[in-house]
Amino acid sequence: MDSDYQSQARLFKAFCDETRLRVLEMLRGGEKCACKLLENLDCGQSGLSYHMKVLLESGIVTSRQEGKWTYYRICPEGAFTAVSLVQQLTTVTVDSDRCDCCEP
Amino acid sequence: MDSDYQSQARLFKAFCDETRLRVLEMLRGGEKCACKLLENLDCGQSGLSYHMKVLLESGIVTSRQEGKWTYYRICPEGAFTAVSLVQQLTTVTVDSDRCDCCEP
DNA sequence: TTGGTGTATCAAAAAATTTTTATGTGAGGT
DNA sequence: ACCTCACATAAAAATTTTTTGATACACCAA
Repeated sequence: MDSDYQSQARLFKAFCDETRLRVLEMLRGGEKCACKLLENLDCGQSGLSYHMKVLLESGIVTSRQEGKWTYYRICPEGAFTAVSLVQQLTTVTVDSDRCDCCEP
Repeated sequence: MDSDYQSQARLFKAFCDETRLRVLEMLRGGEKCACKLLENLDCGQSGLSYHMKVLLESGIVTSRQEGKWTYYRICPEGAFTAVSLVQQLTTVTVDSDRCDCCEP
């Protein structure tokens, strides 16, 4: 249905990096502020900022500002989109026979 | 449950590249041999070989040899693993309250 | 206003991925 | 055996991603 490979790829980039997987694991335990995430990660402040941007762009995570702090949490809609998309991308639409394109 | 971020990341690399997404789309229509895939892609023979290796390593795709041809198809078990994993990675385990780690 | 804190952004460097080119290998056919 | 075909692998080049360091910006407090 969706033919925009670029944006599909962007979604899954969320899950393709160790730091981001760690962030997601922390967010599963509820909303966290950037400083809290940073405490438990092995990267610099600007590094975290970069990864959070990737996560936001994937739609898996949302953020809110409160004063000078930024809070992040998993976005259920984004998560649902991701699950549906993996499902869609890996569902075979035929009774998967052998390919006979080369054999006579 | 799984704490091996590297291997989780490897799984999702399958979905992070435009060429590989195109391959998956073709495989949804059933098993295909390498030459057939190549026909419909914008990459060289060794390029396809590289991408198929990534897909195989992710567990989403399997292959079989027949004579000098190689056939690829989507692996239902790998697909199921992927869906489950996205689900797991994005499921919040608490009644997602606001984080209060910075506010007094 | 000034200064400090939390985060974002930019640019450069480093690292990883992808593409390209060349070569190697194994299966068939002659 | 030899040759060819389909594909894999290796090395080099090109590109993208990630990290790092510097700076900028917004907010708050004094």
